[in-house]
Amino acid sequence: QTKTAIPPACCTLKIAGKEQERLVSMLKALGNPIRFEIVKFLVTHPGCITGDIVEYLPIAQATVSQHLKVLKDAGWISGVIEGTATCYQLDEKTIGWFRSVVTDIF
Amino acid sequence: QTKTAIPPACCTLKIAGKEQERLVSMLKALGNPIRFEIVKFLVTHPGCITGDIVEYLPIAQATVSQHLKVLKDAGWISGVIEGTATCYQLDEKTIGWFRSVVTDIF
DNA sequence: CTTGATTATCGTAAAAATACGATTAACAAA
DNA sequence: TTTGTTAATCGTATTTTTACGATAATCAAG
Repeated sequence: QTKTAIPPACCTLKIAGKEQERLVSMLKALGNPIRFEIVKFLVTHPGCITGDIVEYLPIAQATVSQHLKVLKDAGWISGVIEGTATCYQLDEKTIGWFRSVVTDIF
Repeated sequence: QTKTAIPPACCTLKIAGKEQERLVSMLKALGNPIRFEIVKFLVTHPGCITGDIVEYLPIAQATVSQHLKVLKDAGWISGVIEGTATCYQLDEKTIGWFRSVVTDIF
């Protein structure tokens, strides 16, 4: 008998190995409500310091610091030490990579 | 003194409320190595049954079933019961939504 | 009806993530 | 040097996630 035609998939997800690992870790990092808010905040407040983010969010300083570390490790943001403070900003290069990969495989 | 010019952000992340919640939940669901593999598998094996995925992955049937539930709840996939089996496939509509949102805000 | 096949769910253990207060470290200012 | 500011890290409690075996539910086949 003839099989029903299989429709082409709506995305390729053509990715593997280290690139896939990196993408999954970025997805995981951003897949948290608090961290998503932090990244959003950095869009409108580039170069702000940790204290600004702590002030903005309803969670303790230690917790914010932990989330910042997760985002930094995943490559979403980078921090520049300025005296006793740390200024955070979006990591444009990594975000550009994310955008290009996602538009490629989806 | 004059401030250094602030460069425009590399993305807008213009999203909020329920849409943001939905996106974050999709990111979280896909931000897991096993679940990413399942979605990749469904690209090349549309309509396959749970058992095929269990066979493909190095984890127990109960665990696969749990991951399938997470992906289904997040909207990545949908399942059609066929006799005693369940056929899974990518949810094209939701994935299309994901693609359009991501390309909009990044 | 009985048997076999398939998959979801239950119960639970182990691991990871999330959160907080307290402390430490690093630097600036007095 | 002492004091104050800022943020990372430590230790730890709680919650969530991940994983598994066992069981239950559903359906097809005999």
